[in-house]
Amino acid sequence: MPAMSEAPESKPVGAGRQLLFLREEELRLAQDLLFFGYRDFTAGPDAILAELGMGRAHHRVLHFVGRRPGITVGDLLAILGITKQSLGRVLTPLVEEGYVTQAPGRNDRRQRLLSLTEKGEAMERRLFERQREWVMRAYREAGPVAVEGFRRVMLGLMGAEARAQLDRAQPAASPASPRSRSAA
Amino acid sequence: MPAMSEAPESKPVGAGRQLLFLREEELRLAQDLLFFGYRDFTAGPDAILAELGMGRAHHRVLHFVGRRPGITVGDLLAILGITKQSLGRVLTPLVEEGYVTQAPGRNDRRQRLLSLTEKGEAMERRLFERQREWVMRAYREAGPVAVEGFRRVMLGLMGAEARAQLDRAQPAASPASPRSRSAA
DNA sequence: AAGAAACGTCAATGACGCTGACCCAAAAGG
DNA sequence: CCTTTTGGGTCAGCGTCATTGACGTTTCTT
Repeated sequence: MPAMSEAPESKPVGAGRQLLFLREEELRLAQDLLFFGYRDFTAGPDAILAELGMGRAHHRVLHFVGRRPGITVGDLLAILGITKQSLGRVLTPLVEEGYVTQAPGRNDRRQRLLSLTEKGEAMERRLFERQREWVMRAYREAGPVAVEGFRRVMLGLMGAEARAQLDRAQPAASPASPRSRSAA
Repeated sequence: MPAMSEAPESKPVGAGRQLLFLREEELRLAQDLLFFGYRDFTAGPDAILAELGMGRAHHRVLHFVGRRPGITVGDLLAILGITKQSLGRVLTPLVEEGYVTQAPGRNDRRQRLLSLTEKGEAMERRLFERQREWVMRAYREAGPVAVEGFRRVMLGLMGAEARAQLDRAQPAASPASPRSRSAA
């Protein structure tokens, strides 16, 4: 384990060992950062949601439906990576309370295409604004280069499958360039 | 920042509005990245833990106790940000099954100083190794500069309180340089 | 007409978090 | 010395989020 305390002052530890130690500490730091960072990242919306008797799962539905209006239930399930039953427990109330609408697909009438109502959009926006401030602060403090690095690492942290889902979740932004490899 | 082509349909959007849109998209992307990234980041350990009838909460305890051997229950509670009861439900079994030991504090005998047993260290290490590979891959793909940026943004995503907790959670590494600007 | 697909739903289970209410033992302080 | 505070534990009950398994319905496909 972390033998630490070893060589704060240039001891002849093997370079390999030292590197290994650094790597380990670096990676443990990454664990900490992700734990605390993700927790605090979600804290804002969570507070709002709690007041409304909703949870993080509701937010995710609002978020992804907002991002892809007209998404099918199946696609949403694939993106969220949860089961039909789990989604149902959260989606049904959202529909009943008028946050989300269901419309039969024009090609396939078995489908229930999901979209946000005005009320749903307002809710999503409120949650988004809270998180927006938080992320903006972090982005500003870190600077553009750091932000690009952050994106690259987070993308690497995602599985290949999630990366594909992300693309699907991207609203068809700029036609030609799905990637903005700028900034690097 | 990602200049992302022009306006898809050359509308006379004001520059300010365009910038606003870009920011919004950027921030929504951050939401996606954090959601997918964190999920997949935890997926590896989760799978191992599930086999052993444990969950993410157990991992966190093993992680932070491993990082600060001899930590008090109170400090652990502060770091995790959960209640005594919630911790108890996870800590008690870990002690009973021999992953964690409790020792009375030498100064204050009311305290139960927590440490990992050998079994606990082995378990933690196993979980760590799984996550290590995953993060290493992301770090390698992204490169050192990106890693440093990632750290800066994640740190910014943490609340001030969490940042203090992080410092407390840091084993007294290299005294002078809390940052290793070299990275990867 | 048969089968598969898209969606919904009932029922039970488990992990993880919370509040409230107590309890004990040890430390602190008048 | 005696009371209060603090560190820790525990019982009971609640809510969210996710799971599996088993059906049922409508609609598309072959």
